[in-house]
Amino acid sequence: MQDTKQQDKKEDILDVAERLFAEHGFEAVSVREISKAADINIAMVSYYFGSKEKLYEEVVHRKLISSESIVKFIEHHSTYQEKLFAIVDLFINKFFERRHFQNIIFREMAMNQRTAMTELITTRVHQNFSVVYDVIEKGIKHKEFNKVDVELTVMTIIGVVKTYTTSGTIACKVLKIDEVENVYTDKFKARLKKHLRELLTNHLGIK
Amino acid sequence: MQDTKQQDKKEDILDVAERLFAEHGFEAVSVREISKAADINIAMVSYYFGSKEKLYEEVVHRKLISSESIVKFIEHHSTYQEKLFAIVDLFINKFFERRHFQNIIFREMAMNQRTAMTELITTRVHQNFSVVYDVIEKGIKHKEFNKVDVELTVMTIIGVVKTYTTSGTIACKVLKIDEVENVYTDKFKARLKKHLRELLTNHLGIK
DNA sequence: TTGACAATTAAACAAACGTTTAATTAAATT
DNA sequence: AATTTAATTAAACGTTTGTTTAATTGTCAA
Repeated sequence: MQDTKQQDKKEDILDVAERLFAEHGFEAVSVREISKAADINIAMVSYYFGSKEKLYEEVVHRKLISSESIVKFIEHHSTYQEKLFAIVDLFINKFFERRHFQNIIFREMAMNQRTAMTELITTRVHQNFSVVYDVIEKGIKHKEFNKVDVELTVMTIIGVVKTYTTSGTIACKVLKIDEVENVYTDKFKARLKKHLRELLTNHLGIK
Repeated sequence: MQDTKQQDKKEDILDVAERLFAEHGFEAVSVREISKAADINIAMVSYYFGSKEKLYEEVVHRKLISSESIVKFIEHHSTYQEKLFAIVDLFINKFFERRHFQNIIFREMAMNQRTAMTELITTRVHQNFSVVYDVIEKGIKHKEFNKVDVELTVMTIIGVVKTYTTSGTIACKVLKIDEVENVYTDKFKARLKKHLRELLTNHLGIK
C-alpha cells in the first residue's frame, strides 16, 4: 500500500514536471515551481530523483520506452496501404494523447548539442521513422504505391502531426477555434486523420 | 563612421544571441555566454538593449518585420499553381537561410503562455498562413485544384519544411548524411522542393 | 590642447538558482 | 511498546543569474 502511494507521488511529480518542461523548457522551469505545482517540499525532488537533471531524464525515459509497439501494431494488416494508415492513426493518437511529451522530444532534437539523451532520443525517433520507411518502401516494391521520395514522405507525415500538436495556438488561429484545448478533441483528430489519408492516397497513387 | 561601427557591433550581438537562443532557448542562455561569444563586456548588453528580455525582443522583431514580401513575390505569376510553387520555394529558401530564427519562432509558439510577443508571432505566422490559404482556396474555386482540406494542406507545407529545418540531427539520420551542416546545402534544398511540388501536384490534382 | 560626451571596463549588487543539512514526523519492524 | 527506518520539513548552503555602479578609456568638436 505504502509502496503504491509513493509510486503515485513520484508519478505525480513526473507528470507535473513533464507538463512544465514541455511548456517552458528545461532551464526555464525551477525546482521550486515544480515542487509548488506538485504540492510537495522542494527537497523531495532531490530525495526522489537525485537532481533536476535526473528528474528530466526520468521524464524522458519513462515514455520513450513504450514506443516500440508500432511494429506489432501493424503486423496484423495484410496490405501495405492498411499498414500505413494504421501507423498514421497510431501516430496521431499518440501525439494527441502525449503532446506535452512530444514537445519535449522535438525541442530536444532542435538543439545543437550531442548529449547522451539527445543521442538516445534521435535513435529512438529514427527507429520510428524506419518502421514507416520500410512500409512505404516495400509498398513501392510490391507496386502497391507509386515511386516517391520515401524519406521526405515519412518526414511529411511526422511533420504535419508534429506541427499540429506542438503549435496549438497557431493551429487554433488557422482552424478558427476559440479555445486552445478544443484543438485536441476527437473531432479534429478525425479531420487530421482524413486529411493525411487523402494526402497519402493521392501521393502514393493508391486506388 | 562610428555610427556604422556601433551598428555593426549591435548586429553582431544580435546575430550571436539569435544563434544561442535558437540552439538552447531563452532561459538556457546567460548574458555572460552571449557577451563572451560576441566578445564584448557583459555590461554592454544592458547598455545597448536595456535588458536580456529586450535583447530577445529585438532578436525576434528585426527579422519578423520582413515577412510581408510574400504577396508581392507571387503577384507576378498568373496561374495559382505557379503562385503556390513560388511560395513553396520562397518558404524553403527563407527557412534554410534563417533556420536559427525559425527555431525561435516555433519554440515560442509551442509555449502555452500568452505574452505580447507570442501574440505578435502567432499573428504574423497566421498572416503567412493566410497567403498560402488564399492561393489554394482560389485555385480550387477556379477549378485549377481539386477540393482539399485547405487549412491542413497549408499546415502540411509548413510542417514539412519546419520539421526538416529545425530538426537537423534527425534529418541527418533519416537522409543518411554524415555532417549536420550538409542538411542545409543546395542539393537537399532542391530535393525538398521537388518533393513538395510532387506532393502538392498529386494532392491538388494538378495536371 | 582642452572639454564634453560616448563607449567600455571591472567590480559589486541583490535575487534566484539547485542542492544539502539537520531536525522532525510518520511508518514499519522487532 | 520500543526501536529502526523512511518520509517530510524549514532553513541554510554556495553559485550563478541579470543588472547596476563608478571609474576609465576613447572620440570628436571647439
